[in-house]
Amino acid sequence: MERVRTRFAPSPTGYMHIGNLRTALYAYLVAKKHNGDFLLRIEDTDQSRQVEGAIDIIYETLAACGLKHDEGPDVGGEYGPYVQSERMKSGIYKEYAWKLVDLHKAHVCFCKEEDIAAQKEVIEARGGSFIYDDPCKKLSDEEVRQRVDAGEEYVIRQNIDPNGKTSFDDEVYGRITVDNETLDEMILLKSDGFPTYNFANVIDDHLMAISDVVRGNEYLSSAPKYNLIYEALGWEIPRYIHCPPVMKDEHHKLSKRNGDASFQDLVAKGYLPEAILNYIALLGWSPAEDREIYSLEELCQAFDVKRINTSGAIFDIEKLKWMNGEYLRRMDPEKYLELVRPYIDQAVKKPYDRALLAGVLKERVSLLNEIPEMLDFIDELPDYDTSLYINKKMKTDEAIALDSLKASLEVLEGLEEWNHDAIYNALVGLAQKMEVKNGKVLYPVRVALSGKAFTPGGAIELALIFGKEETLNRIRKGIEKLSA
RNA sequence: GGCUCGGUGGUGAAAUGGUUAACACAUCGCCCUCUCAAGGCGACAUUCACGGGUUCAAACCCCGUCCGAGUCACCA
Repeated sequence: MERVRTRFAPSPTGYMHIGNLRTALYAYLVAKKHNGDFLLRIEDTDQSRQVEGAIDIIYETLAACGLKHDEGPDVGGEYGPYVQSERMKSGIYKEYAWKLVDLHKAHVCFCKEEDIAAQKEVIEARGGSFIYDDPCKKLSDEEVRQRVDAGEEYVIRQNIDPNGKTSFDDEVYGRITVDNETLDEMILLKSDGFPTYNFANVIDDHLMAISDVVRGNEYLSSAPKYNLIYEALGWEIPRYIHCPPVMKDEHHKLSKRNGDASFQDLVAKGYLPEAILNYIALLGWSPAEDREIYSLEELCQAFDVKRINTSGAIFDIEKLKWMNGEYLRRMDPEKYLELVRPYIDQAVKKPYDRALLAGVLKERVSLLNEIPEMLDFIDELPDYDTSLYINKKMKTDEAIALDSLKASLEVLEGLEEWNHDAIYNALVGLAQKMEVKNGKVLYPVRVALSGKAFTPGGAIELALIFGKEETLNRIRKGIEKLSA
């Protein structure tokens, strides 16, 4: 079997959206599964759509995801250049387009764009389907040569014999067959000399020895037209892997245009690149085994083109959030601390122990962005209502809480050592002595320490973080409030 | 409108002729618990868009219908 080579070929027109990233992932997985090459090619043949900085976003996204490309504009390779506008300088597209003209598989066309559009409008208004029958096809070689030499603007358009059918096998959709008469003759070379996507794609995929073309299924219906070019040039047709769309909802694809979340938006919200990648791998593909958490490396092993789905998958942010939480919970403590430190620092300015704070956060955070709000009571005790002390399940009310707080204060004040065990023994011991459930003592203390109904960490963890002085202060404050 | 592709629970999906249609997210209960989470347990599709047919047997095969998406650019 020949070497497996896949490519990710984005246009630098803005942010990287999730559907695009998933296509890149699948292309990467197909290559790596077979120890092949994954390359990056920039398709910038539409000069009017270039967006400043878009290429950097592509590099950054691939790097953040660990989708390392073996060849590309920034890393080089034997099949360069890897940017189509640069490839054009050597004249390859024009050369092949003219070669097709010589082979009578394409022709030169001088028609005005507006004229064709007008014709199309008329026919479609009547409800007919429009296939442009180009009068330029009948032009003699001499006339063509003359007009071209005279500097007249032209375009090179594919010739398609309307008789017969064209079919091909897609790895995920199976055999696709279309009647040639429904195929319109697409433009290969634009009047500005740039190739169209349709043409450049075929030329470059062949020249770069791409074995497997991985792309969205919006190309499924034009694939036969591409195949006609491969055949005309006597080139081998690559394997096709068309992927189903990633949807925003039942009716709409996910798109940057609609302001849907891009990869960088998700990262900014506190999602981990590994979790995002893992999640999108599962949109449109399912592993053979009953498992969902996969590292990129594991995905390379488990991935199988045959298990790619044919129908669109709706992007469910809730499930991504769950998965993100899974990644966070499974992370080793040191790594977690490192990751979470900036978020803690954002909310906590006082020098409380970051490792303790991180410890209390772990198991509770599913989105990094939630951290600052979870910690908003650490630096300053918020003003709170004493009704917080009322909790039916804990069997506490303001009066009980007051007693608990007073007793807790006393026992805590007498503590020589301030560590987890000491605090635990003091408070739980108190509950035992009073012959009540732990919650009756601990719940009020937690409220006094935080001023909040819900907190990461319990009373003991919080007391440990605050240290003796602040803990006692906050309990006194609670007693004061309850006594008022 | 033509062509191409698709249609299993709210979501991702498994199961491609054979017991009660996996699993996961979400939701709802219960348990655990100093809160919230996390964790544990359980509930949740009499049914696989619909209608026919083939078969002893169909979510899986065939036909038709409906619905949806893609495409029909000098955009990719």
